[in-house]
This record gives sequence, C-alpha cells and structure tokens, in this order.
Amino acid sequence: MEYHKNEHMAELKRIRSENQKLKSMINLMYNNYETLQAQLISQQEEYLKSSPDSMNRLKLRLGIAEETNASTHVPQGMDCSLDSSITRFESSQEKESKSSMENHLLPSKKRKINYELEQSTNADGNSCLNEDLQNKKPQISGESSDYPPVTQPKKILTMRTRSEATTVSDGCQWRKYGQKMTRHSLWPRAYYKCAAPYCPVRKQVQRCTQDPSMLNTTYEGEHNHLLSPVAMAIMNAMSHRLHVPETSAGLIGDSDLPFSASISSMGSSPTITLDFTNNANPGSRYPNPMSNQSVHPQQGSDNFLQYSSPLSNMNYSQSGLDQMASIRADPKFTSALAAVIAESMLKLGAPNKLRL
DNA sequence: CGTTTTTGACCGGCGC
DNA sequence: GCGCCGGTCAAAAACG
Repeated sequence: MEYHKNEHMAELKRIRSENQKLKSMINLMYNNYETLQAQLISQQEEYLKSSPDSMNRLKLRLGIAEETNASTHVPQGMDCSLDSSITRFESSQEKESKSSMENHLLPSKKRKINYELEQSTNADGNSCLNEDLQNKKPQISGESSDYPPVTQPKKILTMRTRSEATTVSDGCQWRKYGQKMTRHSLWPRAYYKCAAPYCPVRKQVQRCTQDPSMLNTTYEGEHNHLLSPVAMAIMNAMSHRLHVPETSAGLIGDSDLPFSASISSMGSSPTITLDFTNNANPGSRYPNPMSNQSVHPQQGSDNFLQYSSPLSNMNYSQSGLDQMASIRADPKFTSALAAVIAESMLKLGAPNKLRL
C-alpha cells in the first residue's frame, strides 16, 4: 500500500516536471518564432523601401498578378517548368481578378450601399479597413486619397492538390458563399471567403477537368489577422511554389530553395513535406544548409525529412494552445519552418541574387 | 435555434 | 442593345 502511494507520488512528480519542461519549451519556441517573424517583417519593409522596383519582381516570383500585362509578361527562366494548365489557370484568374477589381471601382447600387454601411462602421477610427474595401473604394480625386492606389494588385496564389474531398483543409476557416458551373469545366467552381471578420481573403476551388482527382485552389488577397501555425506554414510553403509530390505532370520545379517541399492532402488533413535531397532540386544554386546540420533524417529515409502535421490525427476543434504546443514541440517542424523563413530573408536581403 | 451551405437571382464586363 | 459568362448576394434549406 505504502509502496503504491510512493510510486504514484513519484509518477506525479515526474509528470509535473515534464509539464514544466514542455511549458518552457513552448514559451521558448513561441518567442523564437515571434522574433523570427518580426525580423522577417522588418527585413521585408527595409528591402521594399530601399528598392521599390523589387516589389514587382517579388510579386512575379510569388505568382502575384502584375499590374499590367500580367498574362503576357513572363520573365525569362520563370515558371518555364510549370504545368501549362496551371499557367493558363493563373493567367485567367489574374484576368478575372482584374476585371473583378474594376468591377469594384464602379459599385452597383446595392454594392454602394454595402460599401457605405461598412464605411460607417469603420469610421470610428477603427483601422480595419481592409484591402478589399480599399479596392472597392472609388477613386474620386486621383492619388490624393489616404488609401493606396486602387491599382494595387491583390496577391494571388494557386495551389494544386490531389484530394477526393471537395476542398483542401488548409488551417483557415472558410465560409462558402457561392458555387457555379463554369463553361470550360465539367466541375463546379466553389467560392469561399475567409471566415475571420473583415478578412478580405477569398478562395476558389475547382476540380481539374483533365484529372478529376486534382483540386485547383486559388487564394486571393492577404489575411489581415493572425493565422494558425499550420495555416501560416502552408501559406509560406505556397509562396515558395511548393507542390504536390504525386502530381506527375505538374511538378513546379522552379523553386530555388535548397530543398523542395510540398503540401499534400491525405483525406482532409494537410501534410507538409520537405525534401532535402539534392536530387530534388538539382538546379539549386544554394548549398544544402541541412547537410551538416543537426536535423537528423528519419531512419532509412536517406536524407529525407518528412514532417507530417500532427493535425493529421488531430481534431480541429482542439484548443489552439494544444495545437500550437504539439506543432511547435516538433523540432522537425520548427527547423523546417525556420529554414523557409530564413530562406525568405536571405532572398530579401540579396535582391541581386533573385532569379527572375 | 444559431450557423453554415445551397441555389436561383442579380449584376457588371465583354464580345458581337 | 443583346446575350453570354463569371462573381456575388441573400433567402431558403440543411445541419449540428
């Protein structure tokens, strides 16, 4: 009896100290993450200030619509290996987005009312006037407005995933607001808005006609709120043109990262895969940063690091803290994420090295 | 019963 | 001006 009591006490003590360790580890990682994010933002701002022209070049690299001639202006060496269907997809989206933006410039009666309503709700000094509203705002007196010019292009990212589900779970909450049959597809196109209040981000999801197992997802705009770590990692990966490994024809190979990475959706859960084999990106000009690092590949995987999101086995309704804890506690994930962020900073700090 | 999805209507752009 | 098309709205239906 006494023996069992002691055993329980020891177990409790062990669990308590483990909890403490985990807590401090989470705090440490959270701090590191915040520091990195702050550094990334300040570097971006600094870089954009020093070289305004670089913005357009970056947009091109990130697959963002150009202000003019977006579909015809394809810089040398860029996206040459893109699946032609993806290229068409992006181009048409850019065109559509442009026309939709022009549409916003001349609001209909109904839209004008909505706009005025939102204006009045934001007029109390609340600065949540989002990008969408800025685009909708009619330019009355040239550039004297307090807002950026309406020609400011929206970020457009496309992602192609193999999925049987109607949409790919990407860590964000979306509200469906429409579905349409389109002329050139046998499959309907679904329209989603980010469910966060005042967030302007929208996405369109449509199954590929040629290969119905593939889902084309187009994201438009930028989130104006904090994203979950998973969503952030996915958006980050998308910015680097990461792609689904199962895609036979459409592997986007222009990534200049020292590793290749991909998002795939097994069922409804996202899996982020980072492949540090040199073969994966033979054209990379960068040395493999992980070759002598402390990140150890899985046994038998031959320098192949795979991070399967804990969300794979996790209910999305689980509390945010638990979610963050499980993800951040995985050293493989943080290493991979840090590598992506570091790579972004490296590129931002060395504009002349951008391959365009 | 509140939230989310569905779906027909509506709107504006575009080509003819 | 008309019809087609894609994007959005909003009432109704479905869902949990």
